Amino acid sequence: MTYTYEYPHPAVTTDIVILTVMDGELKVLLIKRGTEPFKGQWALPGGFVKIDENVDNCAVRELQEEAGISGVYLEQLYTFGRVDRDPRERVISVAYYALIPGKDLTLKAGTDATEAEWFSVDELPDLSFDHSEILDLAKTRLAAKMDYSTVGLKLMPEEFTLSYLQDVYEKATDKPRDKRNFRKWIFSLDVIEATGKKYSKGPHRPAMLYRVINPEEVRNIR
Amino acid sequence: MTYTYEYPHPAVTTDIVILTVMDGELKVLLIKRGTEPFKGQWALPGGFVKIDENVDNCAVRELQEEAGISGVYLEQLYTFGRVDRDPRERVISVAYYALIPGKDLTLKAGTDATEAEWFSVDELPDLSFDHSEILDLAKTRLAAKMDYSTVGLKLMPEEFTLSYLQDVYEKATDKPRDKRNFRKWIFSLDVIEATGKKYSKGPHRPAMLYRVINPEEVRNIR
DNA sequence: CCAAAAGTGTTCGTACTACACCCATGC
DNA sequence: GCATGGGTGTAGTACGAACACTTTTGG
Repeated sequence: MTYTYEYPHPAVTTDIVILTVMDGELKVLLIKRGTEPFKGQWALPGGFVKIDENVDNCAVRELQEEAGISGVYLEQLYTFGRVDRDPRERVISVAYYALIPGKDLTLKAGTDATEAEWFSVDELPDLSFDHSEILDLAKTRLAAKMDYSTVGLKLMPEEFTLSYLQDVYEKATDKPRDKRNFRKWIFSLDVIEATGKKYSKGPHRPAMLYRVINPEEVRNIR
Repeated sequence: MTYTYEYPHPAVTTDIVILTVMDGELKVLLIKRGTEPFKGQWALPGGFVKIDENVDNCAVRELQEEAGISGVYLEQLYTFGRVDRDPRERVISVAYYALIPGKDLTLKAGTDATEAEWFSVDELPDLSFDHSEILDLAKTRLAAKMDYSTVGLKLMPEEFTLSYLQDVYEKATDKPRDKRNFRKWIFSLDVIEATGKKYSKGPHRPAMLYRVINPEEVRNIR
Protein backbone atom coordinates (compact mmCIF):
# COMPACT_ATOMS: atom_id res chain seq x y z
CA MET A 1 0.00 0.00 0.00
CA THR A 2 1.29 3.43 -0.92
CA TYR A 3 0.08 6.98 -0.51
CA THR A 4 0.20 9.54 -3.26
CA TYR A 5 0.04 13.33 -3.11
CA GLU A 6 0.04 16.09 -5.65
CA TYR A 7 2.83 17.89 -3.82
CA PRO A 8 5.71 16.42 -1.83
CA HIS A 9 4.98 16.03 1.88
CA PRO A 10 7.48 15.93 4.70
CA ALA A 11 7.35 13.27 7.37
CA VAL A 12 6.59 14.49 10.90
CA THR A 13 7.93 12.96 14.08
CA THR A 14 7.82 13.73 17.75
CA ASP A 15 10.98 13.43 19.82
CA ILE A 16 10.81 13.46 23.59
CA VAL A 17 13.37 14.68 26.09
CA ILE A 18 12.61 12.60 29.18
CA LEU A 19 14.19 14.20 32.21
CA THR A 20 14.53 13.21 35.83
CA VAL A 21 16.83 13.84 38.76
CA MET A 22 18.42 10.62 39.95
CA ASP A 23 21.47 9.97 42.11
CA GLY A 24 21.91 13.71 42.49
CA GLU A 25 22.14 14.34 38.76
CA LEU A 26 19.85 15.59 36.03
CA LYS A 27 19.40 12.66 33.67
CA VAL A 28 17.89 12.05 30.28
CA LEU A 29 16.58 8.80 28.87
CA LEU A 30 18.18 7.76 25.58
CA ILE A 31 17.46 4.90 23.24
CA LYS A 32 20.06 2.98 21.28
CA ARG A 33 19.02 3.02 17.65
CA GLY A 34 18.47 -0.42 16.12
CA THR A 35 18.20 0.75 12.52
CA GLU A 36 19.93 3.07 10.11
CA PRO A 37 20.62 5.91 10.04
CA PHE A 38 22.75 6.30 13.16
CA LYS A 39 22.35 2.59 13.91
CA GLY A 40 23.92 1.78 17.26
CA GLN A 41 24.04 5.45 18.28
CA TRP A 42 22.03 6.96 21.09
CA ALA A 43 19.00 9.11 20.34
CA LEU A 44 15.97 10.68 21.96
CA PRO A 45 12.93 8.44 21.97
CA GLY A 46 10.42 9.40 19.32
CA GLY A 47 8.65 8.32 16.18
CA PHE A 48 6.42 9.23 13.30
CA VAL A 49 3.10 10.95 13.77
CA LYS A 50 0.30 8.76 12.54
CA ILE A 51 -2.03 10.25 10.02
CA ASP A 52 -5.07 10.00 12.29
CA GLU A 53 -3.36 10.93 15.53
CA ASN A 54 -3.00 14.34 17.17
CA VAL A 55 0.61 15.40 17.49
CA ASP A 56 0.25 15.62 21.27
CA ASN A 57 -1.10 12.09 21.35
CA CYS A 58 1.83 10.89 19.33
CA ALA A 59 4.17 12.16 22.02
CA VAL A 60 2.11 10.41 24.71
CA ARG A 61 2.18 7.20 22.72
CA GLU A 62 5.91 7.30 22.04
CA LEU A 63 6.55 7.94 25.70
CA GLN A 64 4.64 4.76 26.51
CA GLU A 65 5.96 2.62 23.68
CA GLU A 66 9.60 3.52 23.82
CA ALA A 67 10.07 4.21 27.49
CA GLY A 68 7.16 2.46 29.17
CA ILE A 69 6.19 5.70 30.87
CA SER A 70 2.74 7.23 31.21
CA GLY A 71 0.87 9.72 33.33
CA VAL A 72 3.73 12.18 33.61
CA TYR A 73 4.10 15.85 32.78
CA LEU A 74 4.58 16.40 29.07
CA GLU A 75 4.91 19.73 27.29
CA GLN A 76 5.63 20.78 23.75
CA LEU A 77 9.10 22.27 23.46
CA TYR A 78 9.85 23.47 19.93
CA THR A 79 9.64 22.32 16.35
CA PHE A 80 12.83 21.54 14.48
CA GLY A 81 12.46 21.94 10.76
CA ARG A 82 15.83 22.19 9.04
CA VAL A 83 15.84 20.48 5.68
CA ASP A 84 18.92 18.38 6.30
CA ARG A 85 18.23 17.22 9.83
CA ASP A 86 17.44 13.66 8.73
CA PRO A 87 19.43 11.94 5.97
CA ARG A 88 16.59 9.63 4.91
CA GLU A 89 13.89 12.02 3.84
CA ARG A 90 12.50 15.38 4.86
CA VAL A 91 11.54 15.02 8.50
CA ILE A 92 10.15 17.76 10.70
CA SER A 93 10.28 17.02 14.40
CA VAL A 94 7.97 18.42 17.04
CA ALA A 95 9.98 18.09 20.25
CA TYR A 96 8.44 17.60 23.71
CA TYR A 97 9.88 17.23 27.14
CA ALA A 98 8.65 15.02 29.95
CA LEU A 99 9.41 15.22 33.65
CA ILE A 100 9.64 12.01 35.65
CA PRO A 101 9.38 11.85 39.46
CA GLY A 102 12.68 10.87 40.96
CA LYS A 103 11.92 7.75 42.90
CA ASP A 104 9.23 6.19 40.75
CA LEU A 105 11.80 3.98 39.16
CA THR A 106 9.30 1.51 37.84
CA LEU A 107 11.13 1.84 34.57
CA LYS A 108 10.52 -1.26 32.59
CA ALA A 109 13.19 -0.79 30.01
CA GLY A 110 11.16 0.06 26.96
CA THR A 111 8.22 -2.05 25.90
CA ASP A 112 9.78 -2.95 22.60
CA ALA A 113 13.17 -4.62 22.56
CA THR A 114 15.06 -1.34 22.28
CA GLU A 115 17.83 -0.56 24.66
CA ALA A 116 17.08 2.39 26.93
CA GLU A 117 19.41 4.00 29.43
CA TRP A 118 19.58 7.03 31.70
CA PHE A 119 22.49 9.40 31.05
CA SER A 120 23.67 12.27 33.13
CA VAL A 121 23.24 15.41 31.01
CA ASP A 122 26.88 16.19 31.82
CA GLU A 123 28.25 12.96 30.39
CA LEU A 124 26.46 12.40 27.16
CA PRO A 125 27.41 10.15 24.27
CA ASP A 126 27.23 11.48 20.72
CA LEU A 127 23.61 11.90 19.82
CA SER A 128 21.89 11.18 16.52
CA PHE A 129 20.36 13.80 14.24
CA ASP A 130 20.09 17.25 15.88
CA HIS A 131 19.12 15.69 19.18
CA SER A 132 21.81 17.38 21.23
CA GLU A 133 20.38 20.72 20.12
CA ILE A 134 16.93 19.58 21.22
CA LEU A 135 18.27 18.42 24.55
CA ASP A 136 20.05 21.72 25.12
CA LEU A 137 16.83 23.60 24.55
CA ALA A 138 14.97 21.32 26.93
CA LYS A 139 17.53 21.93 29.66
CA THR A 140 17.31 25.69 29.15
CA ARG A 141 13.53 25.66 29.14
CA LEU A 142 13.29 23.53 32.25
CA ALA A 143 15.77 25.71 34.14
CA ALA A 144 13.84 28.86 33.18
CA LYS A 145 10.43 27.40 34.00
CA MET A 146 11.51 26.15 37.39
CA ASP A 147 12.02 29.78 38.37
CA TYR A 148 8.70 31.17 37.18
CA SER A 149 6.33 28.22 37.55
CA THR A 150 5.77 25.18 39.70
CA VAL A 151 6.76 22.57 37.07
CA GLY A 152 9.65 21.56 39.28
CA LEU A 153 7.24 19.65 41.50
CA LYS A 154 6.60 17.29 38.61
CA LEU A 155 10.06 15.88 39.33
CA MET A 156 8.97 14.96 42.87
CA PRO A 157 7.75 11.57 44.08
CA GLU A 158 4.64 11.31 46.31
CA GLU A 159 6.58 12.10 49.45
CA PHE A 160 9.90 13.83 49.75
CA THR A 161 12.14 15.75 52.11
CA LEU A 162 12.99 19.41 51.76
CA SER A 163 16.65 18.58 51.24
CA TYR A 164 15.73 16.35 48.34
CA LEU A 165 13.47 19.02 46.88
CA GLN A 166 16.25 21.55 47.08
CA ASP A 167 18.68 19.12 45.50
CA VAL A 168 16.31 18.59 42.56
CA TYR A 169 16.00 22.35 42.07
CA GLU A 170 19.75 22.80 42.22
CA LYS A 171 20.45 20.00 39.77
CA ALA A 172 17.72 20.98 37.33
CA THR A 173 18.65 24.65 37.25
CA ASP A 174 22.37 24.11 37.82
CA LYS A 175 22.40 26.80 40.49
CA PRO A 176 23.02 26.49 44.22
CA ARG A 177 20.35 27.74 46.59
CA ASP A 178 20.53 28.88 50.16
CA LYS A 179 18.76 26.39 52.41
CA ARG A 180 16.79 28.88 54.50
CA ASN A 181 15.86 31.10 51.59
CA PHE A 182 14.80 28.13 49.51
CA ARG A 183 12.48 26.92 52.24
CA LYS A 184 10.97 30.33 52.80
CA TRP A 185 10.39 30.59 49.06
CA ILE A 186 8.74 27.22 48.57
CA PHE A 187 6.51 27.67 51.62
CA SER A 188 5.42 31.10 50.45
CA LEU A 189 4.00 29.45 47.32
CA ASP A 190 1.63 27.23 49.33
CA VAL A 191 2.24 24.27 47.10
CA ILE A 192 3.55 21.65 49.52
CA GLU A 193 2.42 20.45 52.92
CA ALA A 194 3.86 18.24 55.66
CA THR A 195 2.64 14.66 55.73
CA GLY A 196 3.41 14.36 59.44
CA LYS A 197 5.73 11.45 58.75
CA LYS A 198 9.46 11.42 59.16
CA TYR A 199 12.16 9.83 57.13
CA SER A 200 15.19 8.38 58.90
CA LYS A 201 18.29 7.69 56.93
CA GLY A 202 21.63 7.43 58.62
CA PRO A 203 23.09 8.67 61.85
CA HIS A 204 21.49 12.11 61.99
CA ARG A 205 18.25 13.88 62.63
CA PRO A 206 15.37 12.49 60.54
CA ALA A 207 13.73 14.74 57.96
CA MET A 208 10.07 15.65 57.76
CA LEU A 209 8.25 14.32 54.71
CA TYR A 210 6.19 16.61 52.49
CA ARG A 211 3.75 16.13 49.66
CA VAL A 212 2.53 18.33 46.82
CA ILE A 213 -0.82 19.84 47.74
CA ASN A 214 -2.30 19.89 44.26
CA PRO A 215 -0.32 17.47 42.07
CA GLU A 216 -2.27 18.32 38.90
CA GLU A 217 -1.71 22.05 38.95
CA VAL A 218 1.24 23.80 37.32
CA ARG A 219 0.98 27.41 38.33
CA ASN A 220 2.89 30.39 37.07
CA ILE A 221 4.64 32.48 39.69
CA ARG A 222 5.00 36.26 39.46
CA MET B 1 3.57 14.94 -11.23
CA THR B 2 2.73 13.13 -8.04
CA TYR B 3 4.65 12.01 -4.97
CA THR B 4 4.28 8.61 -3.43
CA TYR B 5 5.17 7.37 0.04
CA GLU B 6 5.01 4.07 1.82
CA TYR B 7 3.20 5.62 4.75
CA PRO B 8 0.72 8.48 4.76
CA HIS B 9 2.33 11.88 5.35
CA PRO B 10 0.67 14.97 6.76
CA ALA B 11 1.01 18.35 5.09
CA VAL B 12 2.89 21.01 7.07
CA THR B 13 2.17 24.71 6.97
CA THR B 14 3.38 27.79 8.75
CA ASP B 15 0.87 30.37 9.94
CA ILE B 16 2.02 33.79 11.06
CA VAL B 17 0.48 36.12 13.59
CA ILE B 18 1.64 39.55 12.42
CA LEU B 19 1.22 42.05 15.22
CA THR B 20 1.68 45.79 15.47
CA VAL B 21 0.38 48.68 17.53
CA MET B 22 -1.40 51.20 15.35
CA ASP B 23 -3.85 53.98 16.17
CA GLY B 24 -3.51 53.09 19.83
CA GLU B 25 -4.59 49.50 19.33
CA LEU B 26 -2.90 46.12 19.07
CA LYS B 27 -3.62 44.92 15.57
CA VAL B 28 -3.18 41.73 13.60
CA LEU B 29 -2.89 41.35 9.84
CA LEU B 30 -5.45 38.99 8.32
CA ILE B 31 -5.92 37.71 4.81
CA LYS B 32 -9.23 37.06 3.14
CA ARG B 33 -9.20 33.53 1.81
CA GLY B 34 -9.72 33.24 -1.93
CA THR B 35 -10.20 29.48 -2.02
CA GLU B 36 -12.06 26.78 -0.18
CA PRO B 37 -12.20 25.85 2.58
CA PHE B 38 -13.36 28.96 4.46
CA LYS B 39 -13.45 30.89 1.16
CA GLY B 40 -14.18 34.53 1.83
CA GLN B 41 -13.36 34.20 5.53
CA TRP B 42 -10.43 35.85 7.24
CA ALA B 43 -7.37 33.87 8.20
CA LEU B 44 -3.79 34.24 9.33
CA PRO B 45 -1.31 34.47 6.48
CA GLY B 46 0.53 31.23 5.93
CA GLY B 47 1.17 28.42 3.54
CA PHE B 48 2.71 25.04 2.92
CA VAL B 49 6.29 24.27 3.77
CA LYS B 50 8.22 23.38 0.66
CA ILE B 51 10.06 20.11 0.65
CA ASP B 52 13.47 21.74 0.30
CA GLU B 53 12.86 24.69 2.60
CA ASN B 54 13.58 25.05 6.30
CA VAL B 55 10.44 25.63 8.33
CA ASP B 56 11.82 28.95 9.59
CA ASN B 57 12.47 30.04 6.02
CA CYS B 58 8.95 29.16 5.07
CA ALA B 59 7.68 31.60 7.67
CA VAL B 60 10.01 34.29 6.34
CA ARG B 61 8.83 33.63 2.80
CA GLU B 62 5.14 33.66 3.66
CA LEU B 63 5.62 36.91 5.52
CA GLN B 64 7.08 38.41 2.37
CA GLU B 65 4.70 36.84 -0.13
CA GLU B 66 1.44 37.30 1.69
CA ALA B 67 2.10 40.52 3.57
CA GLY B 68 4.99 42.13 1.72
CA ILE B 69 6.94 42.36 4.96
CA SER B 70 10.56 41.48 5.57
CA GLY B 71 13.33 42.20 8.01
CA VAL B 72 11.15 42.09 11.10
CA TYR B 73 11.24 40.13 14.31
CA LEU B 74 9.92 36.60 13.81
CA GLU B 75 9.72 33.87 16.42
CA GLN B 76 8.30 30.38 16.49
CA LEU B 77 5.19 30.23 18.65
CA TYR B 78 3.79 26.72 18.87
CA THR B 79 2.86 23.79 16.67
CA PHE B 80 -0.80 22.95 16.23
CA GLY B 81 -1.34 19.34 15.36
CA ARG B 82 -4.93 18.30 15.94
CA VAL B 83 -6.15 15.81 13.39
CA ASP B 84 -9.30 17.69 12.45
CA ARG B 85 -7.93 21.22 12.27
CA ASP B 86 -8.12 21.32 8.45
CA PRO B 87 -11.06 19.78 6.59
CA ARG B 88 -9.07 19.09 3.43
CA GLU B 89 -6.36 16.77 4.58
CA ARG B 90 -4.15 16.25 7.60
CA VAL B 91 -2.34 19.54 8.10
CA ILE B 92 0.07 20.33 10.92
CA SER B 93 0.77 24.02 11.40
CA VAL B 94 3.91 25.51 12.86
CA ALA B 95 2.79 28.94 14.06
CA TYR B 96 5.05 32.00 14.26
CA TYR B 97 4.51 35.54 15.35
CA ALA B 98 6.04 38.67 13.87
CA LEU B 99 6.33 42.14 15.37
CA ILE B 100 6.05 45.15 13.08
CA PRO B 101 7.27 48.63 14.02
CA GLY B 102 4.38 50.98 14.43
CA LYS B 103 5.06 53.68 11.92
CA ASP B 104 6.76 51.72 9.16
CA LEU B 105 3.50 51.48 7.34
CA THR B 106 5.08 50.71 3.99
CA LEU B 107 2.57 47.94 3.76
CA LYS B 108 2.06 47.14 0.16
CA ALA B 109 -1.07 45.12 0.55
CA GLY B 110 0.20 41.63 -0.17
CA THR B 111 2.30 40.80 -3.18
CA ASP B 112 -0.22 38.36 -4.52
CA ALA B 113 -3.73 39.54 -5.22
CA THR B 114 -5.01 38.54 -1.81
CA GLU B 115 -6.89 41.00 0.33
CA ALA B 116 -5.02 41.91 3.51
CA GLU B 117 -6.30 44.07 6.35
CA TRP B 118 -5.31 45.11 9.85
CA PHE B 119 -7.81 44.22 12.56
CA SER B 120 -7.86 45.33 16.15
CA VAL B 121 -7.48 42.21 18.27
CA ASP B 122 -10.56 43.37 20.16
CA GLU B 123 -12.80 43.46 17.12
CA LEU B 124 -12.07 40.35 15.18
CA PRO B 125 -14.12 38.66 12.50
CA ASP B 126 -14.66 34.90 12.59
CA LEU B 127 -11.37 33.26 11.79
CA SER B 128 -10.74 30.18 9.68
CA PHE B 129 -9.42 26.86 11.01
CA ASP B 130 -8.10 27.09 14.59
CA HIS B 131 -6.60 30.50 13.90
CA SER B 132 -8.30 32.28 16.77
CA GLU B 133 -6.65 29.82 19.12
CA ILE B 134 -3.28 30.58 17.52
CA LEU B 135 -3.89 34.30 17.82
CA ASP B 136 -4.85 33.99 21.47
CA LEU B 137 -1.62 32.19 22.20
CA ALA B 138 0.38 34.85 20.35
CA LYS B 139 -1.24 37.61 22.41
CA THR B 140 -0.50 35.78 25.64
CA ARG B 141 3.09 35.08 24.65
CA LEU B 142 3.76 38.64 23.57
CA ALA B 143 2.27 40.07 26.77
CA ALA B 144 4.41 37.73 28.87
CA LYS B 145 7.59 38.35 26.93
CA MET B 146 7.23 42.10 27.08
CA ASP B 147 7.65 41.82 30.82
CA TYR B 148 10.72 39.62 30.90
CA SER B 149 12.55 40.56 27.71
CA THR B 150 13.12 43.50 25.43
CA VAL B 151 11.03 42.19 22.49
CA GLY B 152 8.69 45.10 22.95
CA LEU B 153 11.22 47.36 21.26
CA LYS B 154 10.64 45.42 18.04
CA LEU B 155 7.33 47.24 17.87
CA MET B 156 9.13 50.61 17.80
CA PRO B 157 10.01 52.68 14.74
CA GLU B 158 13.48 54.22 14.39
CA GLU B 159 12.59 57.19 16.55
CA PHE B 160 9.83 57.48 19.06
CA THR B 161 8.67 59.40 22.10
CA LEU B 162 8.39 57.94 25.57
CA SER B 163 4.65 58.43 25.57
CA TYR B 164 4.37 56.40 22.41
CA LEU B 165 6.60 53.69 23.87
CA GLN B 166 4.46 53.50 26.96
CA ASP B 167 1.32 53.36 24.87
CA VAL B 168 2.70 50.41 22.91
CA TYR B 169 3.52 48.58 26.13
CA GLU B 170 0.08 49.27 27.54
CA LYS B 171 -1.71 48.12 24.41
CA ALA B 172 0.42 45.04 23.88
CA THR B 173 0.15 43.85 27.47
CA ASP B 174 -3.31 45.28 28.09
CA LYS B 175 -2.16 46.76 31.38
CA PRO B 176 -1.85 50.42 32.37
CA ARG B 177 1.52 51.67 33.56
CA ASP B 178 2.47 54.59 35.73
CA LYS B 179 4.29 57.19 33.65
CA ARG B 180 7.15 57.87 36.06
CA ASN B 181 7.67 54.26 37.02
CA PHE B 182 7.60 53.17 33.39
CA ARG B 183 10.31 55.67 32.50
CA LYS B 184 12.50 54.71 35.42
CA TRP B 185 12.13 51.08 34.41
CA ILE B 186 12.96 51.49 30.74
CA PHE B 187 15.95 53.71 31.50
CA SER B 188 17.28 51.23 34.04
CA LEU B 189 17.52 48.68 31.23
CA ASP B 190 19.91 50.84 29.20
CA VAL B 191 18.23 49.94 25.95
CA ILE B 192 17.17 53.33 24.60
CA GLU B 193 18.92 56.66 24.22
CA ALA B 194 17.87 60.20 23.39
CA THR B 195 18.43 61.30 19.81
CA GLY B 196 18.62 64.95 20.83
CA LYS B 197 15.75 65.79 18.54
CA LYS B 198 12.31 66.89 19.56
CA TYR B 199 8.93 66.10 18.18
CA SER B 200 6.29 68.79 18.12
CA LYS B 201 2.70 67.83 17.73
CA GLY B 202 -0.08 70.04 18.85
CA PRO B 203 -0.39 72.87 21.32
CA HIS B 204 1.79 71.53 24.07
CA ARG B 205 5.38 70.89 25.07
CA PRO B 206 7.28 68.91 22.42
CA ALA B 207 8.49 65.43 23.31
CA MET B 208 12.07 64.22 23.19
CA LEU B 209 12.77 61.55 20.59
CA TYR B 210 14.55 58.32 21.51
CA ARG B 211 16.05 55.44 19.60
CA VAL B 212 16.85 51.82 20.45
CA ILE B 213 20.55 51.51 21.28
CA ASN B 214 21.05 48.02 19.90
CA PRO B 215 18.19 47.24 17.52
CA GLU B 216 19.32 43.67 16.84
CA GLU B 217 19.46 42.51 20.43
CA VAL B 218 16.56 40.96 22.30
CA ARG B 219 17.69 40.56 25.86
CA ASN B 220 16.06 38.71 28.70
CA ILE B 221 15.46 40.72 31.84
CA ARG B 222 15.66 39.27 35.36
C1' DC C 1 30.10 11.56 72.75
C1' DC C 2 30.78 12.20 67.98
C1' DA C 3 29.56 12.66 63.22
C1' DA C 4 26.09 13.98 60.02
C1' DA C 5 22.30 16.10 58.06
C1' DA C 6 17.87 18.71 59.62
C1' DG C 7 15.97 22.67 61.01
C1' DT C 8 15.43 27.66 62.01
C1' DG C 9 15.54 34.17 62.04
C1' DT C 10 17.34 38.46 61.25
C1' DT C 11 19.44 42.11 58.73
C1' DC C 12 20.28 44.59 54.66
C1' DG C 13 19.78 46.33 50.20
C1' DT C 14 17.22 46.85 46.19
C1' DA C 15 13.47 47.13 43.27
C1' DC C 16 8.56 47.99 42.70
C1' DT C 17 4.44 50.90 44.01
C1' DA C 18 1.83 54.88 44.72
C1' DC C 19 1.29 59.49 44.02
C1' DA C 20 0.90 65.35 42.10
C1' DC C 21 2.72 69.25 40.23
C1' DC C 22 5.37 72.34 36.99
C1' DC C 23 6.90 72.93 31.92
C1' DA C 24 6.83 74.16 27.06
C1' DT C 25 4.30 74.92 23.32
C1' DG C 26 0.31 76.39 19.73
C1' DC C 27 -3.45 78.89 19.14
C1' DG D 1 -3.67 83.13 28.83
C1' DC D 2 -5.35 78.74 28.40
C1' DA D 3 -5.56 74.11 26.98
C1' DT D 4 -2.78 70.11 26.14
C1' DG D 5 0.31 66.53 26.67
C1' DG D 6 5.57 66.34 28.36
C1' DG D 7 8.44 65.87 31.98
C1' DT D 8 10.09 65.02 36.85
C1' DG D 9 11.07 63.03 42.61
C1' DT D 10 10.10 60.93 46.98
C1' DA D 11 8.44 57.92 50.47
C1' DG D 12 6.76 53.34 51.79
C1' DT D 13 6.78 48.53 51.12
C1' DA D 14 7.85 43.99 49.84
C1' DC D 15 10.90 40.74 48.27
C1' DG D 16 15.38 38.51 47.50
C1' DA D 17 20.21 37.84 49.34
C1' DA D 18 23.51 37.03 52.80
C1' DC D 19 24.63 34.64 56.71
C1' DA D 20 25.62 30.56 61.50
C1' DC D 21 24.16 28.01 65.04
C1' DT D 22 21.21 24.47 67.49
C1' DT D 23 18.72 19.96 67.14
C1' DT D 24 18.09 15.16 66.52
C1' DT D 25 19.48 10.95 65.50
C1' DG D 26 22.64 6.35 64.81
C1' DG D 27 26.55 4.24 65.91
